[in-house]
Amino acid sequence: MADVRWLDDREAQLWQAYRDLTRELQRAFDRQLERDAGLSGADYAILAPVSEAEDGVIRMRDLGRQVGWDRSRLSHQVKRMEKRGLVAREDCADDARGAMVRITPAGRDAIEAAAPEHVATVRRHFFDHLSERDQATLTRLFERLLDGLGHDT
Amino acid sequence: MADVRWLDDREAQLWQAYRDLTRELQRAFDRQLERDAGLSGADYAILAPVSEAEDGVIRMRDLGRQVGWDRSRLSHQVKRMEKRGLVAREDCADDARGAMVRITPAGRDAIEAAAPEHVATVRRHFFDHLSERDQATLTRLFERLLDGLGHDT
DNA sequence: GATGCTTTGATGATGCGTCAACAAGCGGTA
DNA sequence: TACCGCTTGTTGACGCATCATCAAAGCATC
Repeated sequence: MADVRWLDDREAQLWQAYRDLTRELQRAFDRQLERDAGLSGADYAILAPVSEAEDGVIRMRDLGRQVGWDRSRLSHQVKRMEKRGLVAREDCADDARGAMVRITPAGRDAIEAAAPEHVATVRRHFFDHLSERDQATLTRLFERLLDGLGHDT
Repeated sequence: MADVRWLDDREAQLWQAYRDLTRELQRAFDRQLERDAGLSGADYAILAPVSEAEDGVIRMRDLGRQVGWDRSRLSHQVKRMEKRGLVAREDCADDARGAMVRITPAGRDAIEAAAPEHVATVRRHFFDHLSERDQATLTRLFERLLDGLGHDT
């Protein structure tokens, strides 16, 4: 433990930039969604896949896998969204344990109001500053890092 | 609005990788800190700069700027940490509006317990997968994106 | 030194995220 | 059939993050 290899100046600079960037991007997207459609980032993260699912219905389990959330977080979020009328919960025909989430007309209105400006914001803050080559590089590096996170220690 | 330029497949792939990566890295760091020192990511974000400040004391305002948080978030966080004995709040001599945050011995113990394994985790999940050239590229791109976020729209 | 604007910080309300605990149904097997 | 382990989903508690609001002090100008 005494022989810790601390971050040197260049490493610290990258690490700082990474944290600042993720924090500020998150902040920018959350504000935009809230402003343009009264949605939180979490609302959008759920509404997007549900709206694209077959018939606007998807099983909780599959939704959770798609967005990478655990069951608890998803359950809480869907409960809050149901209370606001963005989605409805239904029983699952195939599996009595299951639960389905269906997007409501109000939910569809909300995501359709939010999506164009959201994509525009993603472009303005992210893609517009990156050449095709930059984008390819980032994809390669991000996926390499993600791959490393999988086989954990 | 009808002429939205949606993300194409390659862009969507990068965007997905970015969101997955930030989410999973966050999760990995939070778990490690909690496990090794009973600290949240927010605790660590505050303790690190406070412990490095002159005499282990820093003004709330300056701390807030250093970590990029707003006043409210910082105030709530410091309050919780004070209750747990990690930091102490003191009056500011120069400016009667101000408040100082001082790290306690318990706070110093906690960060010293957490830091080595935290840095090791950052290396294992991030730097170890990136060549010097990769790191330089990421620094350049991240800072370019951050720069774009500054001059906002 | 009174007035008005800005800075600094605290607070309550509300939504988000995680953990531990729980309940109910599935599937395989004795 | 009865049992067992696994999967699926919910809940309550608690800490985190943001917003709106407030109060107090600094500071410039008159």
